[in-house]
Amino acid sequence: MSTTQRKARETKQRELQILAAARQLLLERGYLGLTMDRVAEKIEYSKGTVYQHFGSKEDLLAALEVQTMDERIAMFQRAATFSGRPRERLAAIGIAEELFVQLKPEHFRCSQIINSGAFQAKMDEKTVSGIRSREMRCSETVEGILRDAIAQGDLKLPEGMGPSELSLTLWSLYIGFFTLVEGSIPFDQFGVQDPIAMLRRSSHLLLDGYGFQPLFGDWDWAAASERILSEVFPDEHQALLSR
Amino acid sequence: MSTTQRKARETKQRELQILAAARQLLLERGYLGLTMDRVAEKIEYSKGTVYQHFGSKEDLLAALEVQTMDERIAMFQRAATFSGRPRERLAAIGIAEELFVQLKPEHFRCSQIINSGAFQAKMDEKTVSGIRSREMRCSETVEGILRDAIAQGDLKLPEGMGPSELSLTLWSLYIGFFTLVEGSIPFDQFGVQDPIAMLRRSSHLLLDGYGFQPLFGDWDWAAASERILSEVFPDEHQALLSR
Amino acid sequence: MSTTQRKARETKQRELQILAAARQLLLERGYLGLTMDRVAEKIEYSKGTVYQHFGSKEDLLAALEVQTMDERIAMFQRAATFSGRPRERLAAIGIAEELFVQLKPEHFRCSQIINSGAFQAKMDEKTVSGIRSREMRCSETVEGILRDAIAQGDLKLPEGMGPSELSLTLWSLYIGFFTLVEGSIPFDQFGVQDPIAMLRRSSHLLLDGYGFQPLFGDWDWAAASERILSEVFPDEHQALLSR
Amino acid sequence: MSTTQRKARETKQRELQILAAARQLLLERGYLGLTMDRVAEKIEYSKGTVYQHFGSKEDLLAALEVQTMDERIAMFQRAATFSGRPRERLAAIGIAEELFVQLKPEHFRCSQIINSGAFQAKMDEKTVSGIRSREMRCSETVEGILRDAIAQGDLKLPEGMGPSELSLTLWSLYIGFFTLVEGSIPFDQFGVQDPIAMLRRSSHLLLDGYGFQPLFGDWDWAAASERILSEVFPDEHQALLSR
DNA sequence: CATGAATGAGCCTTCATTCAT
DNA sequence: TATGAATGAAGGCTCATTCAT
Repeated sequence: MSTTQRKARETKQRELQILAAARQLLLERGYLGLTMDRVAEKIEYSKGTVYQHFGSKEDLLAALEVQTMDERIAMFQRAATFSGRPRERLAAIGIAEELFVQLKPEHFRCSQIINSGAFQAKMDEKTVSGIRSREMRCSETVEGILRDAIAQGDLKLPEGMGPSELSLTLWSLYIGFFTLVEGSIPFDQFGVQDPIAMLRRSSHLLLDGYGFQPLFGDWDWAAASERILSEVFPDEHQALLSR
Repeated sequence: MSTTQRKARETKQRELQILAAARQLLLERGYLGLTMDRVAEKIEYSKGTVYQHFGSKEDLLAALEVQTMDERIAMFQRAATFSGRPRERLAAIGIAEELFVQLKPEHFRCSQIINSGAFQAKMDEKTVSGIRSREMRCSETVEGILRDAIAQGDLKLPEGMGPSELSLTLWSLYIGFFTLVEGSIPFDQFGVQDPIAMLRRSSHLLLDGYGFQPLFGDWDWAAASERILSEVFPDEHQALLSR
Repeated sequence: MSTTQRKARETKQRELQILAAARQLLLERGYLGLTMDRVAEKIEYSKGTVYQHFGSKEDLLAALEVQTMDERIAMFQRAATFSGRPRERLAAIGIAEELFVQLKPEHFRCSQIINSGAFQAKMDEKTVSGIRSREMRCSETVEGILRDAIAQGDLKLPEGMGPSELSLTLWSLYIGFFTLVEGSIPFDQFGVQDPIAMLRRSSHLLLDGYGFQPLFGDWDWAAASERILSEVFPDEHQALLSR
Repeated sequence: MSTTQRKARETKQRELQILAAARQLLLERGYLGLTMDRVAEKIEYSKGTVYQHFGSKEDLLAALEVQTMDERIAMFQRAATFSGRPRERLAAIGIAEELFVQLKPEHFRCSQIINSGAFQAKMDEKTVSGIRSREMRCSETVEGILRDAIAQGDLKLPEGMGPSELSLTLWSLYIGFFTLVEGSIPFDQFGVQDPIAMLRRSSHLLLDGYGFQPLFGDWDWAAASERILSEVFPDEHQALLSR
């Protein structure tokens, strides 16, 4: 019945509202500043209503993280479809993450807070594993590309080193980088005008270190990036430019 | 007067006790589990006494971070004294950080919690700048080495890129790496048996990417590491081995 | 009209369902565990529907008590019809109460909770008097028997003492007894294997104390009890045996 | 030190205040009307202070029950010291309970609420066993007297019946009686002007039924009661008269 | 009639901070 | 200087009840 459908839509809508309000509060006022009362106030509904959607503050936080991971996964999967040499597809993933963090810094920041372990977050096992499995899907997307690269002879990993290791290394670099960027580190005072360019160069040089073909100097990476942006993330690119 | 001295010593001693108790609580029970009552109970003094040393919970947290940075600075400065080629001295810094995080994981973890921005930590400006300046000293130690490398011709940075950028890149990699390690990421399930070895290789390959001499393949880095450990961090090395 | 009748029947049916659900919740989870949400969930109807039958939680509790009293009254009235000497008919009432509490312990327990005064139950006057009048009918049934006994010369009460007093005394004994039994008192640890036998003996000896004829030792009370069970409560007896 | 002593005294004093306030609220407004806020308001201290004495609402309720049982035990033990024949000492226990309930009806009522099982009271095991053991001490006091009676030949219980059974029977009668009295049963409307006299007569006739010597008719029980009141409970008796 | 989303008062509990002793 | 009782604001959460659909 259409009534039922409309109700379901409204419910979903309300949930999104709540998540948005919670995310903003988490961002602006921290974990302690995110209270159920304030969420209710922000969405202009009562506290009881919030609790009808999320049974506890923990639930709400977990839902926030799930939402973030789902958006990231969507970006990664689109990136992986880029048609080009594996290292280009990997670059596309990097660009996906760049865009994600730049367009939705709230997601990255909230994620960090939630994962900071600062509150002994007692999410139930099921919720945690839901999040873990999403993280896995991200890793696997990267590893799939690395395996393609190895299969095609573009990448030859050192003895005893698997694709996961390179994936984790890149993950480390990106996480660390955005932690600093979104933290209070004043990159410009360090003489870095364009942090994203720095990140791209760093990861390229790192991949060069691993001998991942084609090397940074052997390819027109500027053109590749342009293609990735225009072919895979046209809207996101646009959104970023028009800010 | 000797009485005065003794008092000062006792005061210092008490403060260290408080910091240790707070750090343990922060680590084991999270930000919310760190309460002034529990700190007082742990040190077997009253809450009032705690407040005589740290005027607020924020003060206490800030002091924790300052302590961490001071210990890191000490490690870094010792590392920088290593006599060898610049890239070796840089490797020494890397080893310093490894040792620091491995021997005192509490420091790293607490630091992350405090910096997670989860609590809109309202430290006063003075405290914040004290912490910032300590971070600067760490960066500067690294940058000094990089400048030496450039001066000696071991490193030639790309056009328009300063030493800070490489420093920040390395910092990103290390932060990201330890965030994952100290987080719940199961490295072994990713096929990585020795995460520290992975970190060393990654940073070496990154430096190779920048053409920092001597390259990873051109030098006996295993021997260099051994020398660093035995000459600069004999005690820490010993402590690590005997665990 | 038959439609009207069916509707009335359905309404009655629904009400019984609600009462049963409420009783179970009250029993298993206490007053605080009895919530309108849970009742609705249990009967698989919505909360609104529950409210259509019982205007408030108080109403529901009152209805529970009324139901209990009505069932007790029915049992008592059947007991009173037993043909025999007054003391036998009184014994029949005792047996009625035994059966009632044993077969429907929920009723007794819920009744106790409702009457415990634990919630300042603000039932309206009308409801309360409805319950009071039902209690009266129980007393009167007993008193009627006592008056018969006096009239027939089987009982001679002390100067200044009316039948009500003996009725209240018996009531006290039974209530107290079942309160202990249904409470956590471990009768077996007190060396009492068959509490019901203890209750029967106690009340008989009490009646003996009042000189109520025929005395405990002068009559075959075992046989009398058998007759009562088989003539007045054959079904209940059967139900009890087959457990 | 005297300071320490004074503090301890004040603490004790505060606890008694809290218990008194809680008891009054429980009595006047029921379980749901007893809130930590109201307790705090009543004693004119803050809620935090209440929590410094009783860690939870459950704790507070448990303490209330312990207090009640301790007062009852004290009364029972004094009663048991009465020098006279066992049945007189048993009568003294009965009088102790009468006085207790009459002088401190709050205790009886609160006890009933707490024990009503209306709230799935989740007291921890230790607390519960503390209360259980206190109940035991009351029973044992009665059973001791019964054993003395048997030893002296004043009481001869039927085959297979132990003193506990008689003790439980009396306990039932008293509990049931006071439940009715303290409930809303209008004894006067039942023609009972002096309920306590009714209780005494009932228990005497019950004991007569058991053949407990000296029988109700063979002894000057009015005089015995007088002696008990004046010798064992002079103050309580006085207090009762002057109301 | 049935539904169930929305409400919001109110409860229990925690904890940083103060201050009289 | 040490103590710890007292404070009270604030937070997470529940639930009886209402009412638009």
